[in-house]
Amino acid sequence: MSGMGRPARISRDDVLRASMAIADSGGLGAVTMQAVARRLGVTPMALYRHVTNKADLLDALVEGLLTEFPLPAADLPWDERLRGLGRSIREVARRHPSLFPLLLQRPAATPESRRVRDAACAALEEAGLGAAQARRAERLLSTVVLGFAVSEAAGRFRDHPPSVIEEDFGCLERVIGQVLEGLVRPQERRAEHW
Amino acid sequence: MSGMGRPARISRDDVLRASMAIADSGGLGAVTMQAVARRLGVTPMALYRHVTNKADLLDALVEGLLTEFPLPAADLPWDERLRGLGRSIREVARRHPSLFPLLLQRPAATPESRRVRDAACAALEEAGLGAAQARRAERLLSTVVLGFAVSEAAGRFRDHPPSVIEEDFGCLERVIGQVLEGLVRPQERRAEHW
DNA sequence: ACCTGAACACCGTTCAAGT
DNA sequence: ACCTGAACACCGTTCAAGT
Repeated sequence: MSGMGRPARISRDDVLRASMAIADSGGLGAVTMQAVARRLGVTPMALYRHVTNKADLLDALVEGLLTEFPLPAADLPWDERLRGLGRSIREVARRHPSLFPLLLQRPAATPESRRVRDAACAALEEAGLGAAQARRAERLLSTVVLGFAVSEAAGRFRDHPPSVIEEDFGCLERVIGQVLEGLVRPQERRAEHW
Repeated sequence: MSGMGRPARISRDDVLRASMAIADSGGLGAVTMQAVARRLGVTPMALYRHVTNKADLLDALVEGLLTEFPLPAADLPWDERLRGLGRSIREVARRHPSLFPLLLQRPAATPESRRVRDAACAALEEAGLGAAQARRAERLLSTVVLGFAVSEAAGRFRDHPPSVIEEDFGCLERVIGQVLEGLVRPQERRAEHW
């Protein structure tokens, strides 16, 4: 397809992996074109062949967070699938605490985020919600889970022992479970408000 | 108290106000020591007399967000006070969309954040929760409200018309109201899980 | 096609000097 | 006490040049 020229010494994937490692160990501020280049043994200008600029680099990094975990097995009951999704996302936040907060500041309409969103919507529809109801529930649910994971990863709860925060999350899971149950069972009068 | 020397041309408050205006109109990236100085008609080095460095400047700015709204009147019923708090915070997010996301990434233990937190805890205790229960409920509630406000301010919902997002928030308010009601009324069996 | 060298406009921050 | 000028080490990014 393409005339070959000189063989590439680094790939776009190398650039992304090096940037991710720097972000994880040194924080977002340490992700610098020069730092990434140094780690790859190359000059900063070489990066621009594989990445259009720094904003593009960060975009790719943040999007990649959403492909780091597998979607829950489709044969699990819907409530377990939702729980699994929430826990996976929380683990990603712990693994990449400096990048993760950016996830809450991006449009929820990229291909990668759609993949996760559709999995959640499918589970919610299987629970008995209509399509529009499911999409609304997914927006609120993802906001809650991302908000908690960002808070935790960024250290907003740093004054509390981990066991307390763990129990906070358990609490959140139970409350969400109850709310969804109430939505699904028709005999509960509250469902009509949605 | 202090030997007077030369009269000051700018104050710390001038620096903060100028920085806030720049952040609101040009985004976080536009907040630069040189940009702030230019707006004040002074050289960048003059700022360091009133602010220890740029991190300190941003800290002060973010903390200031929490003093921009009045706490709800103490004679209102507890549920209206919580609702008022949530709406005030959401308005702050709209006013300062580029600074607001930083709020979710900071320890919730500064004097300014304590002021808001204590108001929420007081309302929750008045609702009938014990002290520890109230603090946990406040952590979760603030996470949910901040998460929603950040999402909104940062444009995560930009693909949906404002009316849909408005109804999302109304939905959130109702669900929270129902959960708190369930917690408070002893005859509901769910309360024991908390 | 891929990488480098040199260059540019910008950062934050310091230090000694002026008033 | 407050501000400035000059300076330093660092940014992101471009462009022409090498292989």
